Amino acid sequence: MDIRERILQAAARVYAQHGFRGATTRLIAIEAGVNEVSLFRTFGSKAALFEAMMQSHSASLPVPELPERPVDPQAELIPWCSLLLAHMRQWRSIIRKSFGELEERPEAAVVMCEGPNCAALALTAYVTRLQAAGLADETADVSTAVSMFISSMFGDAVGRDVLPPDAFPQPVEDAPAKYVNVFLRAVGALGVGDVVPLRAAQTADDRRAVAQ
Amino acid sequence: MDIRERILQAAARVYAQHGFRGATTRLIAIEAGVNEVSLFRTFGSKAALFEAMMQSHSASLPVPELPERPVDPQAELIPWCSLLLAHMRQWRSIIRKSFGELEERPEAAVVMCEGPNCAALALTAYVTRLQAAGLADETADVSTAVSMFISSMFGDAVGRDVLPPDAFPQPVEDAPAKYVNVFLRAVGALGVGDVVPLRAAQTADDRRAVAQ
DNA sequence: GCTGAATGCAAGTAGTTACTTGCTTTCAAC
DNA sequence: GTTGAAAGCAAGTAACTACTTGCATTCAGC
Repeated sequence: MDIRERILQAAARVYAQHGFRGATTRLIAIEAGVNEVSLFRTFGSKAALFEAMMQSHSASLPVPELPERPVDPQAELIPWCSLLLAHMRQWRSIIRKSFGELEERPEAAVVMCEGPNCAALALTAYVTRLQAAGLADETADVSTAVSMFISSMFGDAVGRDVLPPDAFPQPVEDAPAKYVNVFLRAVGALGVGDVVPLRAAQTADDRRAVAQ
Repeated sequence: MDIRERILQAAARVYAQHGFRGATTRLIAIEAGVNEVSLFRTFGSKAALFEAMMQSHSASLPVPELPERPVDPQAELIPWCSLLLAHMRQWRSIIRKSFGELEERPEAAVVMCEGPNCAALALTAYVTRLQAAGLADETADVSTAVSMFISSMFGDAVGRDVLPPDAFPQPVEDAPAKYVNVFLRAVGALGVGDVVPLRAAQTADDRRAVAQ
């Protein structure tokens, strides 16, 4: 790995831990295992380094896909939700810092929104397909329900490891299933009185993300 | 207002704008209109000042109340939701900063959670009363629905002014009604196919909070 | 009018920060 | 073996940080 990439990755790690002001060029250089001077020779300034870091990280957004022809909403959404949560949890530290510094460095907003926004579009389209197939209520406020669902995923991913446990009554492993079930009820895709089995869909990624 | 209170309020304003590291004692002193030395004479150190600030702000949590005997869930929840949003928006800047710095200064977590946690308890109890009165589905996952609702309020209050507008498809004035309606559907308090009129409940506080 | 506590002011300390300069080392390409 | 670009290293700069010291000013209570 070349020096530029090493510095970029080190910067991301240090930034996630300390934020912009706390991520000193000295710390980043040590973390990257390079000389501090090399950092300035490569990027010119700390601000330029962070701009490059944000751009390089916006490339990676592998949001999971939802089936074109929905059959079993629960079975299809729960794993999707698990993956989404795991994906968001990967970036939770960076997201928290960037969010707090959005007023000073607004360029982080686009990077931060890409993932959730993408997920929201996919989910909205999916529910529209559910409606077309007669599997969801046509009168439901899909846009609002999706927005609330994404907010909840965001909140869980970003808050669970730093907030007191009573802020998230659902245990991690049950959370995706519970979130999905509530969402499906909200869009009328789960009849009132339906048996709502708890399908825990915890992936290996999930466990790893939580454990770290 | 005595000097102690003036410094505390100035510290809160500067902290909301710049975060802990960015809130220099010099800036706080200027904002408070006092000498920097007086700051150290009053609080001893910057850390002690911020501890005092957090404690003094935890006192103010006037979460609105919900009726003991529910009659019209929509009519009762929408204004409650408006107030909750307005209350959270008041602290959005401070919340954003504290959230990003939770790993370094976890004592902010309790202060930050008190409001939402309190609201969650009130809402849960209210829905339980709805269920008892036959106004909500007994099989609904109330705890998860409430948790998702509070997350959504949190996300709206803290994100709307710094995220791109497409992150929040509902205009501010319609948001409380839409959120409440989706929530009520999720707990089976709004029959499928019910006419769901949009009751905008924008208070004066609300408008002021958004405008600022 | 005097005292004493609260506050302001000017100056200074020691540490940290981003960033620079000048020089040496490494090492692959020719 | 020589060259040249990339990297390391030691040292330094100027600005800023939290925090201190010593002294002058204000002003309410006696």
